[in-house]
Amino acid sequence: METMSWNQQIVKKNNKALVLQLIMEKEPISRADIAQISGLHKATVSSLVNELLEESLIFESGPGESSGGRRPVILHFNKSAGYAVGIDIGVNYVLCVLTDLNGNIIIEKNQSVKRTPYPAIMTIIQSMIQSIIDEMPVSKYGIVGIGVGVPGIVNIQGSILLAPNLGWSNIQLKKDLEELFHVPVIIENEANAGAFGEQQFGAGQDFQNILYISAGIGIGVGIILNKELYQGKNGFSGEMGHMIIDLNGKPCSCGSRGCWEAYASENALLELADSDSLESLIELAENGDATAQRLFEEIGTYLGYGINNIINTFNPDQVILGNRLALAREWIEQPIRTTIENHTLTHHQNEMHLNFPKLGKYSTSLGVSAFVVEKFIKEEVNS
Amino acid sequence: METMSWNQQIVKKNNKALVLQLIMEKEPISRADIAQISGLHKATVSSLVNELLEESLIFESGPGESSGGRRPVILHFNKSAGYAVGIDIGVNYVLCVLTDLNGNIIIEKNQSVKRTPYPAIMTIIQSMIQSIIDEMPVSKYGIVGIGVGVPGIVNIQGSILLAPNLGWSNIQLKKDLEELFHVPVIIENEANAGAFGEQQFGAGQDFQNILYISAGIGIGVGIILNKELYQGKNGFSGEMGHMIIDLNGKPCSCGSRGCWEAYASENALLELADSDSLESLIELAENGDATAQRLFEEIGTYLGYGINNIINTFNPDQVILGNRLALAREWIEQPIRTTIENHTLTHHQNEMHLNFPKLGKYSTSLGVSAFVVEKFIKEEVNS
DNA sequence: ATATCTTAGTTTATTCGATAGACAAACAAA
DNA sequence: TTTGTTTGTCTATCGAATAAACTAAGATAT
Repeated sequence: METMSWNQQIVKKNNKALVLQLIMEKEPISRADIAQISGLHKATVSSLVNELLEESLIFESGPGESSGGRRPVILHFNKSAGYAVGIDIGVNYVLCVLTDLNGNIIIEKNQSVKRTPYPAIMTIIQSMIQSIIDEMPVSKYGIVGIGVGVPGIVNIQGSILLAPNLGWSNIQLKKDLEELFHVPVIIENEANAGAFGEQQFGAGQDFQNILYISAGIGIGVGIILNKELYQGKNGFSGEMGHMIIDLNGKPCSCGSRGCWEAYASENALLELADSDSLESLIELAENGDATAQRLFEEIGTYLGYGINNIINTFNPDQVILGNRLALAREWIEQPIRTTIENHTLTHHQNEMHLNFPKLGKYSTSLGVSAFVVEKFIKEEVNS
Repeated sequence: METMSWNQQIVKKNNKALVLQLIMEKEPISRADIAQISGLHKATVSSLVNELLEESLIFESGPGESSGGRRPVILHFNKSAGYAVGIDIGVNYVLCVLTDLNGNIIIEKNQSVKRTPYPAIMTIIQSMIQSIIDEMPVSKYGIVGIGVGVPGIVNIQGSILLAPNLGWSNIQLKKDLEELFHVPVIIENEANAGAFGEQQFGAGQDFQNILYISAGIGIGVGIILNKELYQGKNGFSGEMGHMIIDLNGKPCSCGSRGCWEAYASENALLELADSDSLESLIELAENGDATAQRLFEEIGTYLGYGINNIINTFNPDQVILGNRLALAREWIEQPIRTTIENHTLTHHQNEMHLNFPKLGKYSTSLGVSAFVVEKFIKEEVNS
């Protein structure tokens, strides 16, 4: 157990983290502004800022605009002090990005894959990371970590217990990558990562309690409460694709019946359609195909049922509908909203925001990259 | 906003709270033990303990057993430094308890009610509290607050927005009670209160993430994550009675269809039965009535569907099935467990505990009383 | 019975980080 | 120029935790 008691060192670490956080969020900013906002004394801010300068986590960019007196020294977060690798393993692709510490994509590697045995995927990941390392700009801290988003059940220790759509079980990706590259590795469920990505950089930046629905081949949900990812006892939270919405309904691959994802996922959509891809169905709908439009309406309605359950359960600030089905926003948004209006408790609908991702296909990769950066910053400040 | 920055005073308050918490949890305990457990220096502990002694929040009871040297001075939490009132407003009863600061019931008032207009209930509550005040023992702090659990939607500010089974809407009970008795008043949803009660004093003491299902006339759920009550944006979390488990199912009083509580609540049970009370149905089942037994099995199965959704969503340490239907534990427990085994994801079932309340009908009243005590302690330590 | 070791708790001095207030630097406005 | 303002630093002080010495009160060995 961490020590339970508090002392001055902990105060200092937290204040230093606070100063850095303010610089990250509000740059350009002066020492005086930080003192103003944080409530810390300006001398304290000065001292902490100097430490951060020595660690190259921030830098000065000369004098700013005077507001009637001496001109302030403008501070910036040094987003290029190091870089993070974010990897999104999908069922038929691997997306790998290198981001700076602000989540800006510096390098991007994309590869589509046909089959997904672990060794094959591992080879792809390894060569992607290696080529990124070869291409990346020089920096003080280099690669500060690797994050991986996986469509499956990942425990808190980072083991992939089950990823049915990849055909994986009990995979020690974290250990393998750490042995290869000797940097911290974080493995997360892709819905959790997507939720965090949107909260940090995308549609969820202004909200406290966010439910991010990853509606792809299956459905997973990332739960952010009070701005923090909720993982559950073992890290398995958010398996709402297997929430029963129809007692005597369709059998699901999980062995249960009437699971949400048997009705409202991309798989469910394609089962109902003659088409073999979401993209072609969207094209049909755009060309006025009534059958395709009716299909999307049906899927939207089913999505709405599950979202109703989410809203009544969590009373969230925001629900984000992400992953593949978000591509069909134009066709599914209205049925979802109508379903909510017709079913969800009135009080819960007030001030509830239903949004779509701002990061597009990057939600997950930027999310895991953000986990890595967060961990790096935390450890750097506390050392 | 509270100040964002930290300083020595905050350290002191937290350490003082920690010392008090250890005394509350582990009494009898010595200064040396506290230093050992907390990691604080013994001099620090001594100083904080002395402050707590002066505030009468703890007391000494003389020397304890030697462990090879000087005998320690034994410290105790002064559970009688003040008292809290906890009120549970049900659809046909009002239960009112006075507890000490450890949640022991000192005085209990119980009254069954036929009709529930707010003025009538208010009169009952007022006279109950007044007679408790007349009877209660003298103490340093007197009544430290009043807590009320209500079957309805309560916002974070303590307004009762809607309590359909009482026929209430937009009731300012908090304001009214504060004006009458001039002590802090906390209003909470009864499921939230029940969850907190069981977590503090009952079945949930060893767990971090607890979902407490209040299965009565309707169904509500209290959500405790990382040992803290999760309330949602407005305080409306846990309205899982209106989670859709059957797409095209029965209409519900809320205007939706297929809501969980339309299948698995006491109301749902009684609709299916010829009987007019849960108690008489239980008696029938105990006397071997196969129809009654089959009914309970059905309700248990329906409860299981909803609990499946809860487990897959939250990956909790524990689910507690509380309120009225817990009385039928003997008849519903097995069908619930069977349903979970047949439907819930395997990984989520491991280490998941399904339990029943230890506090019986007192879960809610002790829960609100505990809210009051927690608030009092927090404010007392920080002053 | 005496000396020695152990444990409990207090007292005194020290350390460390935040803070108050004085100060210098740099600028605006009169 | 002069005056006032804002920014940032420097110095002294404060407050809480801590280390270490100390007192108190027991156990244990000889």
